[in-house]
Parts: sequence; structure tokens; C-alpha cells
Amino acid sequence: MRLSRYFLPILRETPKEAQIVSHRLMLRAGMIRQETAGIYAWLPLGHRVLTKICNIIREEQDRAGAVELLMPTIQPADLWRESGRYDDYGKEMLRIQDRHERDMLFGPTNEEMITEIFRGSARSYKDLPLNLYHIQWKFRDEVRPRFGVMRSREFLMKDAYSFDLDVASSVHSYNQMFAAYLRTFARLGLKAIPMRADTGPIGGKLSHEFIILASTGESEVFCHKDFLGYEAPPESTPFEDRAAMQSLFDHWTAKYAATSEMHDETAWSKIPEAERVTARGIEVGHIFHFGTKYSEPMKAVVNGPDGKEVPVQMGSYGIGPSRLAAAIIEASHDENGIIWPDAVAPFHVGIANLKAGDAATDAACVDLYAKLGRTGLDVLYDDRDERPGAKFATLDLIGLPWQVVIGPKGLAEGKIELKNRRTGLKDTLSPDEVFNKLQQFSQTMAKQA
RNA sequence: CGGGGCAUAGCGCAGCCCGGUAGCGCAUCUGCUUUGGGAGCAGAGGGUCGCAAGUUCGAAUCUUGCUGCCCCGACCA
Repeated sequence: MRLSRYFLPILRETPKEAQIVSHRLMLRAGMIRQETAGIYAWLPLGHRVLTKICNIIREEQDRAGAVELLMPTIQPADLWRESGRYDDYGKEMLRIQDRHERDMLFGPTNEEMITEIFRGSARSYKDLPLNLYHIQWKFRDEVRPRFGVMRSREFLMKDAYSFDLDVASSVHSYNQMFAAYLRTFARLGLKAIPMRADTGPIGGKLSHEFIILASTGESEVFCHKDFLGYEAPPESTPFEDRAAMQSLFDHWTAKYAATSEMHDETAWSKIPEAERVTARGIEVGHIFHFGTKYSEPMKAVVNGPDGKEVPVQMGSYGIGPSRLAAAIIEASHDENGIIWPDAVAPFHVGIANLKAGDAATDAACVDLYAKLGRTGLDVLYDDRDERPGAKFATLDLIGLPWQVVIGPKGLAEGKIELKNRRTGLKDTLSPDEVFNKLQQFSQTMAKQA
């Protein structure tokens, strides 16, 4: 993409309403624009990041055996009257009426609807296990939206719902999602720690929150230091192997980890001081096993092998991609701007043309831009007629992993510069050497996916 | 939902106390000179001063009502 033809409304000054670093940087980098309280438009750069996050989530959901569909944002109230949550949910639910004065709502979550879809078609235990997910906009009319897309009213959520015949297989479904989440967050460049969670209004017994550590996190968290060294499950994880999934789960939940709501001072005090980690955290995922909470009232039943009808065992599994975009920035930035992990960077490489209009410089830029494009890398070519300083500042702000700096001075000696945004290390190389290094990077990226 | 604050050009702000028809920096546009870490000079464009009433010869400024947004707390992917 040529920057001169892109839409990247960078702000030099920080809008005063933005308090936390991710909000400030997202606004300054032209990723989002607030339309009203807690509701944001995703501008091109932000949209690219959001799309990449969603695609990684999607790949890992699919790998774990979940199946994608898409449910609507608007739901009929009657569905929620069946589960009893129409009255329970309170003012967080945005309630609306259509022209026939039928009660509708903008979905804050989809347990009722997925249960309705399931019961409409599934009749037999042979239809199980089943895990359906979608990535769709949700609306929760928060009393006080804040922190940009971190706590917005409208937000994107991946929500998966599992259906099983009995508790044991339902726990296996839970474990599969547990492992999928660990992989997902690791691929997003995040260190996420699962913590036992309160089940809240969704209900159920078994529940974990996935928390990433960030100094600006909203809640205080407590965990054993061993978590910091745990490796996410590999691509070869045997998702169908019940015993293997259970031991993976057991391994990840053996040590102490809790948010402040679930914190147990007695258990905590038994851990040696040197092994305790107290930090701030951001919740980026939440999974629940809630049994028959919805299947029973909503009559989502199947015939078992014995011919008897049984309500299915269910669980739900949520990740907020829009919140993740902000959370990643909270966990990865410096004073100059964002530092994107490779996998979610809106572009992998930024080429700064230090003297647009200079024939030799233009030619060198265009040549590298075209060649890199053919490797499959996403390249942003800053071909604007701006001063070098402005281009460096822009590239640092938007946080692309690699910066290629091409100017007449270096070119006179056949050299251009390759800078790594994260380390800040700069290499002065020939254009071919830069191309080879980035091609290598491209191949490494492809392997990680 | 309780408490507090703000609303003037795309962004950041001044002007308001003490009424006289709007200004600064950045950004934008034009020209020239510049070009390796947010350039200089010259010129230009852009504002129903959140909305509505009221007071007044005259309201960004005073009064009242409304709306929006932000912050702090309790609650949440």
C-alpha cells in the first residue's frame, strides 16, 4: 500500500479524553475514531489489525474442532424470555422495538440464540459433540464506557458454544477450548495466564479468565511465577485425545493464579514469597462450563443411546478481538508508539522514501516495494513528500515490525537501512541483503501460522 | 447509578470574571527555499462559539433549561 493513497489520519497531539496508553496510541495512529460514547469506527489501520486478530482466533478455533457460523446482532426478546434472562439482564441490554412494536434487543451474547439453533436441528447423541462459534458485534450498554475500545459498549466478540451428551465429554470440550485459547494468545504475541473465575450472570461452575499482564491492567492479579515460563501448547496438540487434554489442563491449573475477586489470602500465603507474582492484568478471554442452564429451560434435548431424552451439557467461550487490539498495545509499546507483534501488525514492513521525487530514490523504493509484495508480506510504502523526521515518527508511531529507510545519501554508496522497531537495531545493507532478510522473515512467519 | 468537570476551526487551547460581533499553536491549501529524527519564509482557506429560551441597543461572555462528552467510584468480554 502506498501511504499517499491510504487513509491514515495521524494525530500529532493526544486528544484529551484518552487516558490510557492504548487509547491514546490508537487515536494518534489513526486506528479508531469515536462516534459516540463507547462506540468506535475502525479506520483502515485498525481494521487491518482487527482482521488479523480475528483470523488467528478463527484458525485456532477451527484447529480445536469448532465450526464457524454467523448469528445476527438483533435478537427477538421472546428467546430471552425463555431462559429468564430478559428480566435478569437489566439495563446493560439495549432493548428496541420494531415497527410492529415487537420487543427486540441488540445481542450482548448469544447463548439463547445458539441454543435455539441447536434444538431446531439436533435430535440425537450422534449429532454430538458440537462446538459452534461466530465472531460478531455485541452491545452492552455499559454504565460507564471508557479506555477506548478496551471497555466500549459495542465490541467485537468471538463466542463459541459447546454441546455434549454428558458432563465428562463437556469437560473435554472445555479443555479443548482452554488449549485453543492458550495457543491463540501465544500466537498474538501475548502471555496469557488462565485464572479461576467467578461465573457471573452467564452461570455455571467451571470457569476461567485469561489474563494478560500489563502494568496498566484494570485488575490486580496474583499468580505463581512458574506461569511466566510456561510454553503454549504446540501446533501438534492432540485435541481429540481426552487424557492428553485433561493433563494439559491440569498442568496449567495446578499452580495458584487468581484475580482479586477470587483471591484466597490463605492459599497465597502458603506460597514462598520468592515464587509469588503480583501484577496488573487485562482480561482477554473467559470460558464457562454451565451444564444445562440453558438447555433445560429451552428444551435443547437429544435422544441418548438408550432412547431417552436428555438436555445437552453446554459451555461458552469468549474472546474480545476489539479489546485484544488495545490489550496488545498495552503490553507492547514504548514512548514513540506501538510495537506490533509480527502476527498482528497491520503491515510487516514500512518503506520510508526519504526524498520522494528524487529519481534514484524513487526507483529503489518502488523496486523493493514490488519485490517484497511478491513474498506475501504486507508492505506500507511511505511515498509522501514529507521530511525524513516526519516519516520516522510516523513509522515508529504505527509500530510496523520492520522499517526500511531509503535515501539518496545511502544509495550513493549502494546502501539502505533496515531497522527493527522492537529492538531499535539498525543495519546498513544493500537492497538485496535487505530483501533477503525480509524474505527470510516472511518464511519464518509462514511457519508460525 | 452517586460525585465532579468540560463543551470556542480537524487536534490542543486562550478569550468569559469586567457584554461591543472571535484569536493562538499544530494541521490543511498555494508559492519559493529545503530534505537522514516531526523544516523556514510569504500568503490563503476554514468557526450557526453544543442546543434552546431569556436579559440587553448589543451575548462566546450574564441567567435558566436541555443535550453531549470526559474523569473518580460501584459493575462488566
